Amino acid sequence: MKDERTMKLRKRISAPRPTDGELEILRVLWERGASTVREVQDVLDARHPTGYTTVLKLLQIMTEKGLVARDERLRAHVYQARIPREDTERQLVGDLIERAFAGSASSLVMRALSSKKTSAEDLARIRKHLDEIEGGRK
Amino acid sequence: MKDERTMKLRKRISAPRPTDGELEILRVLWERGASTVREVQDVLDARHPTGYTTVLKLLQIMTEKGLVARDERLRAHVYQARIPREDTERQLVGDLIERAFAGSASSLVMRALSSKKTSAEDLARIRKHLDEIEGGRK
DNA sequence: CTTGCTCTACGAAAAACTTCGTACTAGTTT
DNA sequence: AAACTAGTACGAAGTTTTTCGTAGAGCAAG
Repeated sequence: MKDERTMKLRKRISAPRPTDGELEILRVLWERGASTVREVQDVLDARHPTGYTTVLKLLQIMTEKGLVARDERLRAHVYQARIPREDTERQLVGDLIERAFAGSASSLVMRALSSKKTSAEDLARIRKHLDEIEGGRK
Repeated sequence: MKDERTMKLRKRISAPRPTDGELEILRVLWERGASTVREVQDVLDARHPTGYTTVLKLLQIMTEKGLVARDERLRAHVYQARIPREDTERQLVGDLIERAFAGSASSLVMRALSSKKTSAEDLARIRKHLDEIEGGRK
């Protein structure tokens, strides 16, 4: 019974998390930088069979949603992520913290550390990060 | 063009992550313990309007999927999560690490810490956790 | 016994995602 | 120019997820 305009607006304000397919494409764009459909498809297809028009369609939808920008000057349009990788990562992590960890970032962190064995270097890196956070706090 | 049996099997082997709706229900069951549809619905409805049959249907589907166990001895069936909270948390975090952080748990951890301001106590708790991990490693 | 309350079962609609086929366009090659 | 190649656009089908309406069963008063 909700006003349609309200819904669309809400979606634009707080972007819904990207879908699995969208995220896969975003990752390629973040790594490669601006790319054509063909280039994205090559990468994706190597990981698991993915048709050309499938990637094209998804990129078209993502353009509508504002997830990517399209440069149409060349015959083969060039796509580019419009949202920085860091922002999306924060969004996804924050979303999971809310949905599964009742808002507790530290719970998620501890679970993450117990879910994968982390190298000594990575642990050290995390410690350093903790120092920086606490340092800036005091 | 994939074999249907193969697909269903794959799904049963490596459980797909619970959907948003399923996770909401699981959280109630983890908190409250075994509950009736009505009890779950009361909790969910308080958070955001949720119809009774909506919850019922979801619980029925979750029973089929093996996410919950149903005790039919009483007239109002009693549902119970079949998967420990920790396992699901690990699954969700692990999945996100793969999908968004290219398998790097430490990347996710750092992003989590930068996405929400974490209290000093929580930071200390994380440090302690790191000590334990490294302690057990050496 | 009939009315009313609280359940379960089930179908089905609506939305979101994913995938693909077909049609069309514009250069390139022969 | 005709055939070939490599694109885009778009519709549509299949799947999954969410939501809800309706029917019917069991039981407890009145």
